[in-house]
Amino acid sequence: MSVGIRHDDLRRRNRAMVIAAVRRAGQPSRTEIAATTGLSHSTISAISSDLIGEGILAEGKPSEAGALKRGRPQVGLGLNAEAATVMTAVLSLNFLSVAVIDYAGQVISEEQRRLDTLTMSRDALIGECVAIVRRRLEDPDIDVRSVARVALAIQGITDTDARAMLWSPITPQTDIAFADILEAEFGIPATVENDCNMMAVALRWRDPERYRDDFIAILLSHGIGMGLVLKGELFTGTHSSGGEFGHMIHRPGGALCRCGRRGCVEAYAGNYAIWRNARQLSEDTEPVADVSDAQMRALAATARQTDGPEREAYRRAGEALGYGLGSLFALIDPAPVAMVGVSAAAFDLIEPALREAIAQTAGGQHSKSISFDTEPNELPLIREGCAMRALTFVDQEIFAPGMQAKAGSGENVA
Amino acid sequence: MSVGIRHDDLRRRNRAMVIAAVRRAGQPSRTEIAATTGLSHSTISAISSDLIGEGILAEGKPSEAGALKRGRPQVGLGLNAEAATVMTAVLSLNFLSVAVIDYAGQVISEEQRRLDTLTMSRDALIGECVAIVRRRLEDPDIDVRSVARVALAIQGITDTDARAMLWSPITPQTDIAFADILEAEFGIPATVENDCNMMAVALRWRDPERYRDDFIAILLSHGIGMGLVLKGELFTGTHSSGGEFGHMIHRPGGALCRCGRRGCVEAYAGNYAIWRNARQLSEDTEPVADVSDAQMRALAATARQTDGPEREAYRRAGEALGYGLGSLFALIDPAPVAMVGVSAAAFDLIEPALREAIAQTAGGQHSKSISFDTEPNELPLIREGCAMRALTFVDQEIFAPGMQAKAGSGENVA
DNA sequence: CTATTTTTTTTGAGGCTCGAAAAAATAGAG
DNA sequence: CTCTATTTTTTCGAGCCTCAAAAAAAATAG
Repeated sequence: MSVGIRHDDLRRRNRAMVIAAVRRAGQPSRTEIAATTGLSHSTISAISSDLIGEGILAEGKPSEAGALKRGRPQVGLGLNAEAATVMTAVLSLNFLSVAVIDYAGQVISEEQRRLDTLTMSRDALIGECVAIVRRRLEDPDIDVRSVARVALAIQGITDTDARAMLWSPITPQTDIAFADILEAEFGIPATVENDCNMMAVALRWRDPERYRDDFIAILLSHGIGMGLVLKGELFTGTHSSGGEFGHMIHRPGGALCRCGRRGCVEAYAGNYAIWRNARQLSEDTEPVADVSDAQMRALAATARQTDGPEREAYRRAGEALGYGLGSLFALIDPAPVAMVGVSAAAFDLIEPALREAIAQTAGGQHSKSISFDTEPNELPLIREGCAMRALTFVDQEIFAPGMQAKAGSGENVA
Repeated sequence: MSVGIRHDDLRRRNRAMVIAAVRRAGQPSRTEIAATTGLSHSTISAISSDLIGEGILAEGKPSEAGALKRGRPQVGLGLNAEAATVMTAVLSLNFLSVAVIDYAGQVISEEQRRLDTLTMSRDALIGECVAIVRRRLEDPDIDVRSVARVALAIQGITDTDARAMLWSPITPQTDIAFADILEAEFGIPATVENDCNMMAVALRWRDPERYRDDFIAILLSHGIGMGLVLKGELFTGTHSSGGEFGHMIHRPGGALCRCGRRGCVEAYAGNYAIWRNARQLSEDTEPVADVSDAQMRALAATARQTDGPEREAYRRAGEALGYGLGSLFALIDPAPVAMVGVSAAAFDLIEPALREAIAQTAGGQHSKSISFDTEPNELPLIREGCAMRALTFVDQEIFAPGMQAKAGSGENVA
């Protein structure tokens, strides 16, 4: 059972709530914070005064508001950009990118790098990650001591504790405890996140109107991934990052999937599957390692022009996605969907078959109300989500500490 | 965002925690409660003294412990059976059953009744439910004013607010707001729950060792239902009771399901589907309305004796369940499973094909670690879960009130 | 320059939890 | 039968926290 609430937890939680309110609203006044948190003005006044004293929040310039109202003008509270920094790293197929971000969310240093993830040794892969982080930390613009958290997003399956990559399509290596490795190397708390989960986090920050409490982010790329937010919380499996939508079974014993099994949704809707079908190859054909984005765009263009095997390939992808979503909707009820990745740009080719399939399923009852949005570029989303995740960690753990850790936070504050 | 914690919430939550600890442990001493809740002895002493004063808890007889230890003997705290009562109602195919249960969980009055749910009018169905509740309330053993909550479990889909039955296989009627109806009629707060969810709740109370934070209860009956507990919480859809495992798609365009669609898991594994396959009827054959438990048992007996169409029917059921579970495990990771209902008694016929199918899916990685338990009789489970749910409501809302409601609770206390 | 309006801070009261100490209740030893 | 050791439970004072109300601050309108 959940543990009792101690008296000191109260302040801790309410501090965290104030920080969260400021991060969400940007430059809210104390009065606005009181309204959104439901706490009294006196409490907000006390807490924000503490936070300003600790260098976590800072009062904004009064001119910004420019409100022409009568009465004492509101003074906006913002996050003190110098309170801390976080680091994000995104590891995807043949690509590694790292950024340092200040407490207010601005990028202050970044680096990107191509590598051959599929053939690299375990040590080389880990080495590259450690090295790129080290180089950023050595950037003269960066105060190493201010870096409070590293978040690494990986295409593939991570564990629930966000400590390790368990399996990934981008490398034959498995079970790499990146979090432990980075912490040991740099002494900075680290987590390992699933890329699609970070997409979902980012969507929520980008468009909280549309992506609020329940929505689905689906990555249509070489593989098929999913990030799921239910009841306002990121949904993960019980042991792993979970949400392996791409490996739900579409047709028992069907097309060969990259994972070695048969009939997965991905084996019909992943880039390699669309490619395979467009080439009219057998469903037993071993999936190719990579299809470039340019090739996929060319494929989509052909499909739009002529009613040939290319169009049929997209139709089958839509069907698999539709039945998969239908089964998913049987479990969680329909929700807004964001289609992300290169094949999202070909969603016009996918949607008709997808909707037709979904109408055949339990989710189809509300078929019309299911809305799709597309975003062809996944990388910025993943990076953004990663940044927000890391910053949120800092908010909660460093600046609203459970017990001690006050010392550490004090040091990090400029 | 979630709202700030007010100062008075603290006591309220900790009261609720103490009540929950007592309900879980049965007769814990104050010291034990302090240990499980993490609160200090002084706090527990203060809260339990309040609760005893309010007639919610009662000190147990010191003899019961019989501890031969030195020192002041622990005095067990138990729930005061007379503090309140709740009512459970279970509406399933052709069957309605109601019970009144005291605050400690003992049944004090009950009634069961056969009806023809499939052909009854809307008014008749509602009327029967209201009438059976009324008769129990008129039982001289029952103090009407003590009844604090009614929980109605229904086979079918309910809404997230637990106010209404949206759809059910047991009746052609839809969207019946039972909660509103019962509240208007009797002035007692009511909720409408999904039967399989209640099974899951009951399993958790019955065997918290095995069914703790993550597990699945699957009803193998005329239809296929599921109750899912994830991270210690009952999992429901975003709009409805959700978890319609039986209507995940096993084979696109496949066998005709009772829901009118094709290829659902249920269309292979529901009683009517097993029956249809055992009879070697076409997959397009309209599902029969009901197959008696006796008929199903006979079918299973035949399947065990001869390798004929009956055995094949169970094999196909296992295959559908296996692929369905595999897809589910792709989303939530594997967890212990309880198979409940008449076909759970035939699980020996189902299991081999089920395991074989699951091994073909993403969930199959941990195929060995997936364990199945069977319970052929669903009704007692549903009733038990319903009772615990209603009692938990009373615990939280009446005896650890948010704001006011103190008056109401005072009245109910004997 | 004063009255009005709105935001923010201050102040005092009331609650809550906690640790330490005291009280209560028993078993075992002599 | 008394005394001591032991364990559980209650009591008490200290320290925080939140809240409502009042006061202060800072601007506009007239």
